[in-house]
Amino acid sequence: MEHAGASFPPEYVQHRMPLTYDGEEVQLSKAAEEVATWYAELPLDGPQLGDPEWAPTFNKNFMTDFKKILGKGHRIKDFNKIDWSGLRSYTTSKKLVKRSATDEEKAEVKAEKQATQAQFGLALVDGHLEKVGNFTIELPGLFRGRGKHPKTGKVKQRVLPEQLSLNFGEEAAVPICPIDGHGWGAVQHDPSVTWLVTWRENIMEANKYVMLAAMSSLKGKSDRDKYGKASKLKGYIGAIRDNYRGNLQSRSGEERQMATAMWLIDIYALRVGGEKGEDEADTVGCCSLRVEHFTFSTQSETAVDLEFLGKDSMRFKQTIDFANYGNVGLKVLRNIKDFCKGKRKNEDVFEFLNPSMLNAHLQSIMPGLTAKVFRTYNASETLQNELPSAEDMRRLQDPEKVVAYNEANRKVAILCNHQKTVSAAQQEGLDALQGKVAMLKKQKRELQAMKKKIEAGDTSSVRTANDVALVARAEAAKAKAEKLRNSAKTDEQRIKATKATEEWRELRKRAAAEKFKQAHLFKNVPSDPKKVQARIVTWTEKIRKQELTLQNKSDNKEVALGTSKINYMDPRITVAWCKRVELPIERVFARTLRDKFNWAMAVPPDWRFEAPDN
DNA sequence: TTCAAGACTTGGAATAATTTTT
DNA sequence: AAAAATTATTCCAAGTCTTGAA
Repeated sequence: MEHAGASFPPEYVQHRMPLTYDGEEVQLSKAAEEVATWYAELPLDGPQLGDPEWAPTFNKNFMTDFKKILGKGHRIKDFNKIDWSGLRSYTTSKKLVKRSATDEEKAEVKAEKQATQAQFGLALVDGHLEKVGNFTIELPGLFRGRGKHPKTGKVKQRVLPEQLSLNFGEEAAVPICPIDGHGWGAVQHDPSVTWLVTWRENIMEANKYVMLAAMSSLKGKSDRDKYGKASKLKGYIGAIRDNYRGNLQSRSGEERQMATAMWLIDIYALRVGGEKGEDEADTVGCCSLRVEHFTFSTQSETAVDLEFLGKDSMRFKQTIDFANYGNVGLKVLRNIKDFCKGKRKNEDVFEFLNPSMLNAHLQSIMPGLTAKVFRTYNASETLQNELPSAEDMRRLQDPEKVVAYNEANRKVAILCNHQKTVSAAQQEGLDALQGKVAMLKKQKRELQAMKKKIEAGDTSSVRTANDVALVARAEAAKAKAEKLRNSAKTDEQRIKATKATEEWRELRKRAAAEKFKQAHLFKNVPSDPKKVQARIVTWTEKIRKQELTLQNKSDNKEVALGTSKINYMDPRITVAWCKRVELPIERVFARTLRDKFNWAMAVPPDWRFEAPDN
């Protein structure tokens, strides 16, 4: 294996803006300024500072590390005496400047990026040129662990070439370190690992790696093996289910716990749930579930709430009605109740289990089988079962086929609990749409009243459309903003121009809202009620359409389809289906996915996700 | 034989690019 | 033509599982 080593992020450039402390401006050293600037760049309503419960931890961790960088005896001691507003306005204005970059400037950045890609983005592996994935060493910054991470806010240090280990083939030439005056930490020749470069990050003391890209043949091969294993599980699943169903009433407590855990992993697609340390966020999976995560309902004998924070602190929250799973379900329920009985709420439900035991058990049934294979298998199986037949897709348009595909994809995403949080902008858009629907309905009622009035010959109280004064004002503001933008030379002028642009856009938005308010009105009162009737029909159709999109958006706002597409669903199921229903693959797999799954593109239309014959 | 370190996959958020709508 | 919406890509944290050291 031959490669160019790693690319490093640019060195920090000092801006010399002071930090206000206890009412006075303080000049910071270059290193301290860099750290302070990271803090100032954080959005106040973001997941770090916007969380009133955990922001104090962030600030405390930040301050501890910040003080270390300031040095002993520095006058800045108390976080609460720091006034960030000055530095913050500097960072926001810097963002504005960046946003106002000209096309030439953008092109320049792009060209630079491409040059780096050309230098570091390729590796020669066994005589083949392969793409490298993350060839740039991670940027320093403030650690942003997810959820209630005890180390959130700590300073993640800049990685120097001396901290890197590089891995090459025996015969490969070792590249020269790209940073003057520095050299590589270590060079090794280990063909048993796939990484090109590694280093240790200072927060969790975890190893980080530069590896080949997803589209490389090496990653492709291991991806193919993963789905091969999942399809092999399909051949064993009947026996495995018989096995754990049988063991639900075993005399051995360990066996009963194993069987119960297996049911949760198989039916609810839980992760196996390894042990976590004190210095990590408190999240769980199957083996680490605690009594407090189950709530036994007082309403129903068989319904139980299961709620916990899983990977990435994503909430799993479902009411499981075990009666829906027949006799097996009731046995599982009895076991769970039994395992929880007499324990404190923070005790483990499955105290006899851990992931290695569970995986060892699985390996004894099928070689190579581990808990995560169940997620891959169930995801792929679900996709295959949920995708509609070619017959049902006949004479549908491509967009409708895509909707059908996404529908199946969504079932998988829900099974795997793949979620996304609704951004403020997204929620705003949703609220706006809701407002729009309400407005359309109000307008329809007014049109109906208008029709009656015209039919009765009483048009005196019928409203007509009039010009919106705001429209002209918005136009004028736009002209002014464009003039500013074109004449802007200094950063200050650029910021002013960007602000002026934002102002006129706001004005135009208001103007559009005003116009929309009277979109249903006529310029002159029509004498023929049929004209009004026609508009009522139009409005009815508009309302129906908007309500449908609102419903769709609202239903899907928290479901992330991408994760299952990238990691869980055998791509050959998708490729074969696309061939059967005559949908171009690029409608469901974007460029990078087609590259990543290039090994799957040639399957025949009748390919099925099945257990191998032998 | 145990268990922590190491290696690799999976994951959502942030950001960039593209498409659709106005 | 520009803004909004949508989709794709990048980033790096956080899981799982295997391996290797004691």
